[in-house]
Amino acid sequence: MTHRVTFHADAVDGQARTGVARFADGRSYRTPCFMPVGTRGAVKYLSADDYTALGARIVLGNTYHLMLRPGAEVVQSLGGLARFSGWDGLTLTDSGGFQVFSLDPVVDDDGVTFRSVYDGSSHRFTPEKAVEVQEQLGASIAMVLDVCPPLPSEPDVIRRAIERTAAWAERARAHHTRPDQAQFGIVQGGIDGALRAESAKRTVAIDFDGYGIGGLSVGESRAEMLPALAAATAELPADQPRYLMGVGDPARIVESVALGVDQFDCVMQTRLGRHGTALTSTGRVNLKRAEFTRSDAPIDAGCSCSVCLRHSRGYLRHLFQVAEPTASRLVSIHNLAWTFALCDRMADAIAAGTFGRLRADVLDVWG
RNA sequence: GGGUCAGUGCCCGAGUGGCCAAAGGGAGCUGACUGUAAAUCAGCCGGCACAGCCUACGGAGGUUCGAAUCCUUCCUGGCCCA
Repeated sequence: MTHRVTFHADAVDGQARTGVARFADGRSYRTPCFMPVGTRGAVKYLSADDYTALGARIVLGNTYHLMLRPGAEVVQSLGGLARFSGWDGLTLTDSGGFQVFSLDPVVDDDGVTFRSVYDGSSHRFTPEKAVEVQEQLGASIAMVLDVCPPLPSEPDVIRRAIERTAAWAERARAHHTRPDQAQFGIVQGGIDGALRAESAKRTVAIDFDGYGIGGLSVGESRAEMLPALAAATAELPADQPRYLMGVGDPARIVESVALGVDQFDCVMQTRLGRHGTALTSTGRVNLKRAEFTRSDAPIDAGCSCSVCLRHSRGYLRHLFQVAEPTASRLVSIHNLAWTFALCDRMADAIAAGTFGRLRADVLDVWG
């Protein structure tokens, strides 16, 4: 079957790879790729101009949130998610599977029943409905509806999650019709390598355009996560993108790229930034700390983002002190820029065959 | 000048004889945040030689076993009457 996205590696270093994922229409994104999260049609505190200036290639949206507000038909009638949000780049919609984890809805074999976080109303969601809503939203990549259990969970819970996720994946694949939209399956399986491998094989057998690896960074340690991730990536086809869902701390990103992951999304960059914590070459820095009151230094001396070129820690600390929204905005921008730069450094290192050293350097600070 | 109400920790403010270092906010300090129910959440927040002691509820004095709470007086502010 012809895939709507194909991945071509330009360079490989161990299992780490850098390359291009290309859509049928010619649009593409380089990997490793970090995708900012714009749950409700906007990355919090930012606008499409900002993502463009930052060099983002793909921005996420969330099916559950957008179907409730403003409604998928509204987004569709306003041109689809990208046009609706004024964004010229690629988009990806998460299915609502993560909300199965975070909102604790009633789950049965056929689907899930959610309560709206906006007005409390009840909504029935099935794998087919998730496909239909996402076709209306019109993102470049649609994710299947999956079951994302928290960790730790009992083995039977994980087992049931991969069974349902697999069954739902088949239904979702069969229901998908939009030719200009890629569809990714999702691997589950907790931290059990065998279950991960099984889930990956079954998902690959359905033949998606790309593969998400979900249900990680939901409570387990990095040491528990990585073997499970390795078991999954080992089963995924080399010529299709691999997306580790929801993971964004530098240590896990680098370790995951080392295991062959191509792309990530995470709210951490923007949430931390919004709350005053910056990602830097020396680790996390809480800019609200009193010690920065008179600091003329930028967030990160080694960073060339627009915020670091212009603003001091002292200024940012002040903006947080007086609750100016610009504080949240600026540090969100920096954290995204910093993460994009990390992706560039990884790509360069893989191309140069020095990924191992970069990985060690990152783990030195973030491990 | 007379009357009346008020003065509480950095700020606002509750408390009106013991369970009061004193509710609750705010500010301040620190931490958390990983497919966003998150401009959110948690802890600390008089001092010290810290199971105790010291200082503290406008000042001073008094009543009482015991006072932020009662009495006297002074200071300061609001309002009312001259």
